[in-house]
Amino acid sequence: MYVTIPTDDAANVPVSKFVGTKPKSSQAHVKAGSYLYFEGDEVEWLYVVKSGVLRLTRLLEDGRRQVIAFGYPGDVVGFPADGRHHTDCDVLVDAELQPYRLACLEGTCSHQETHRQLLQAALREISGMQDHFLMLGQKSAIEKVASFLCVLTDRVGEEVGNFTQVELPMKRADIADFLGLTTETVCRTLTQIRKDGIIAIDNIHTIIILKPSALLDLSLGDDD
Amino acid sequence: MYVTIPTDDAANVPVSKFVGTKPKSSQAHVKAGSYLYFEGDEVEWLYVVKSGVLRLTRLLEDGRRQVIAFGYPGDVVGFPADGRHHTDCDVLVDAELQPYRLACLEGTCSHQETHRQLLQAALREISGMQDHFLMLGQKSAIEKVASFLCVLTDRVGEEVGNFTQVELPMKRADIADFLGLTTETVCRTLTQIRKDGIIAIDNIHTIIILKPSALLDLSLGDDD
DNA sequence: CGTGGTTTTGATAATAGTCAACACGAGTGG
DNA sequence: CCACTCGTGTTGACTATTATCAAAACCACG
Repeated sequence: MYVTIPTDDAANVPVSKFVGTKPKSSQAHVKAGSYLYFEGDEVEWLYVVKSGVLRLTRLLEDGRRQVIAFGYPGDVVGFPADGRHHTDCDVLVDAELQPYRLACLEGTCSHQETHRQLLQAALREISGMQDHFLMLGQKSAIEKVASFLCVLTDRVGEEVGNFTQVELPMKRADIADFLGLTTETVCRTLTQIRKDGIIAIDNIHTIIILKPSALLDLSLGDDD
Repeated sequence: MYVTIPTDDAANVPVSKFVGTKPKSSQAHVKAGSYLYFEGDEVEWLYVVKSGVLRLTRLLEDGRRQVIAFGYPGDVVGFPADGRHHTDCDVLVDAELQPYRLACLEGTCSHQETHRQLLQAALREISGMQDHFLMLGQKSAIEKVASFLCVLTDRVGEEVGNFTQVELPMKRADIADFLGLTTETVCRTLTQIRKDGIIAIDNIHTIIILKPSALLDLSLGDDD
């Protein structure tokens, strides 16, 4: 999952064609805390996330870390370059994965429709990353955090009473490294949005969206 | 072109397989200032850059702009998502392009080897963008500018006397919007690196790398 | 009920942005 | 050939945002 341009209209977010396309058989269950692969590993499989949440990270020698993406249901992870993984990938929330052989992406396996879908997923990945560039390069802290909440709300928000609720299974530090901020800034920004009455923080990992349109405005840099 | 992790060893940068693979026929010449496509256009062609420089940009409603990438020889531009372009693309330096039908990427054209190469280019694109995330999210202004110069030096540096020289055909504002900085910060940072004796600015668009290893150190956040 | 990791808040500092002035250079027309 | 102008680049002064460092609060877990 990347932070794309948030939208008011949850209906127009095209859920990946991969959601619910395959039978239960041959799915992999992975536990929170386990790693799927490391940077430099040879790529044998791509994974379509069916449930759970993954985390893709990349490290700099001096310890700085970028969270490249979170893998939510419908996302595909594991795209290789020159046959190797270029991120680490671990599991934040117990997940079910649908593995596909690398050959399926490359078109040298039997199932042509799978090849087509994996290719389309790769192209969507490029587009999503381009949107995320805009966010990393141009947006302020509050716009980043608001955008992040908007996108998560669209993707995995649950209706609870009159409001939409979002789980944040990752640590604040993960959000920070995803958005190019520090944990402290993420905290302060969440606090600010809470004090403005736009969200409520039910517990550390559960956010309730009180004013969706105000949050959207924040994410776009309107308001001020 | 994205800003990947710079490296001392220019030899290990894999030049795209596309450099020099096709006959002169069917190449397109495009003039500086012209546009190849706009965001939202339906995708018919992908282009392999043979010579010249392209610029891919994405706009926010309020006018903020992200330069997504510069298209240098060996790069492939025009990857679609849902059949449409998600950036604008214009020409900075007169360019020769090798167009390929979208069908070639999708594998529904005759030439299987072309399909394979375009797919590999898309996968390298994803990997390069991941590296660029690290840069946008984690690096300081001086690290960004130094990284940018390092990567350009590796890609298109020319030996002149004892030194390597790099052309910067784009405006300072383009560099700024590519790195997530302001023009002023790009200027000041270049000035600082120049005053440190690491580069010389021959003219606005021509940089001479006086101390490549010092520049590399800067780009990695060593030094300090 | 401690303990360790995480989150939050506060005080302060540093980095990068903003706004404004000036410099430079290419192209134009007197 | 020399002002003049316009777009771009550079520098300076100041401000704002975000990072850093430190302390306290919170929570999960043994």
